[in-house]
Amino acid sequence: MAAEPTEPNSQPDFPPGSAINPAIPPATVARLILYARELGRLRREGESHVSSKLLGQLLSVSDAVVRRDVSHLGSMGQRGVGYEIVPLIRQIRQTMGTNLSWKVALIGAGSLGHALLRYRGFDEQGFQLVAAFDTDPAICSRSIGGVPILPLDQLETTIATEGVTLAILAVPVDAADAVAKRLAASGVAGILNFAPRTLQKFPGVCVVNVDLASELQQLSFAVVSQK
Amino acid sequence: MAAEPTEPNSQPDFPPGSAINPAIPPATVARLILYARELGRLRREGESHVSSKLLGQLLSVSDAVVRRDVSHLGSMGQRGVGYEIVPLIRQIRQTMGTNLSWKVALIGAGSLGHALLRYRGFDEQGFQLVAAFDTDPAICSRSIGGVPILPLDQLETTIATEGVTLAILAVPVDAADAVAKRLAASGVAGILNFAPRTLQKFPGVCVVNVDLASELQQLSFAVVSQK
DNA sequence: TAGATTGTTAATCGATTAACAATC
DNA sequence: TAGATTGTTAATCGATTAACAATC
Repeated sequence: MAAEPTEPNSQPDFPPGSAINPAIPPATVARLILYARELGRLRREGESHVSSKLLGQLLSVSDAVVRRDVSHLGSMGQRGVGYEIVPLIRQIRQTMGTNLSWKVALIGAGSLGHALLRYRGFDEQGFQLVAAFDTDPAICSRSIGGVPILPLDQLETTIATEGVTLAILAVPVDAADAVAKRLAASGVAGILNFAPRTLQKFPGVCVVNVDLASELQQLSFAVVSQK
Repeated sequence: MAAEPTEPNSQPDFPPGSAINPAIPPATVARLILYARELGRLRREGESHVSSKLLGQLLSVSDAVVRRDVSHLGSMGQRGVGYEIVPLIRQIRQTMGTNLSWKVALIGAGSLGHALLRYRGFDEQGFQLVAAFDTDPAICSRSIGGVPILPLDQLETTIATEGVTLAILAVPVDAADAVAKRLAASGVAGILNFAPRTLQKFPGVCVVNVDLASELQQLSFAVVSQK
């Protein structure tokens, strides 16, 4: 089994990942992540407080939705004043688990894998890409974005020794299920799946799917249905 | 204004994009796209029919959800038999607008842009990448995945002459809003936005957002909340 | 006919909206 | 105090589930 993610900035007041309300609705989770993104921008612009009204405008949701969403984190605001940005970001990150430092492996260093290795956005959120894997010997033992590319043979041993807890799956669709099985057996707790296939389910392994072609289809539907 | 997408396989029985039920719920739309993906696989495996039960199992949803979703397309099944795969795929594609041939431009040919230019999944769904744009002269006038990379100056003229209707936005976050504005002014009907920012709204322009860092945060939340 | 499976209804569940008392 | 804004309640809206008559 792989190691637990470590906690760099100690937050003793709440057990990690458990919010006040034990079950946060999925729609709220998705929005909280976006609130944190916008709050980071406001903070960089020098703001210290924000109202539910303004935060809602930034994401095209109502102020009532923002308040309802944030209330899942406890009582974070001050009547008449709004929310203090820094504590709110911290509380969202703690609830999402992004206050932890996650070690991530990428499997499949094709063109999408290359792009993900160079993507700076993961690191900024506490996700540390520690290794990439590929079956093609021609690209192995190189390094991209500071991440070594290793032969797929070394998947299990590297996951164990590095303490990898999350995996990004960017292999061809026909290899996806077999690699997912090996990841599950290696004790990885979550898989971000870019292969356009519903993966087999493994107990204790969370999966989030990103299907680029599906997203473009969502867009074409939005266009044809708006008339 | 850019041209309308053309219709290669004429489907005279329904006006394009308009289903029997005028308003299909967003959750249903997302699933219909995934049904089509799995149906394509079943067809390639030689199947001619599928039941709501089997199709549901392939996507981890109940048979009742499948029937309810599909019923938005009209009466597609046969009691005691199930759904005929080929007509069901065709009807889903028509409803999603993917029976049309969409011309797509990519803006931002960095590492993510490169990967998207090489990605074969768009073409398979009727999305035709006709041009890419970048501000960096070093990579312009090259071609990647058969798609020419042009200087950003030529954005408006190329959209007009090629009849581009959709855009994939893969520029750095600080350039996103300015480029989106130019796309909207050029008559593009939809933007698939990879920049981690909520874009300004433009009338008549649909936006679908894909934020890779957010997806990874969704995953870490799923892991910490499953206990 | 008997078995299978759809299409749809009614009941349940969950999320959003509107409103407002509480309070900074 | 007066104005602003939260946190929460009740009402509305929408989606899912369970069940089953219709029918192939």
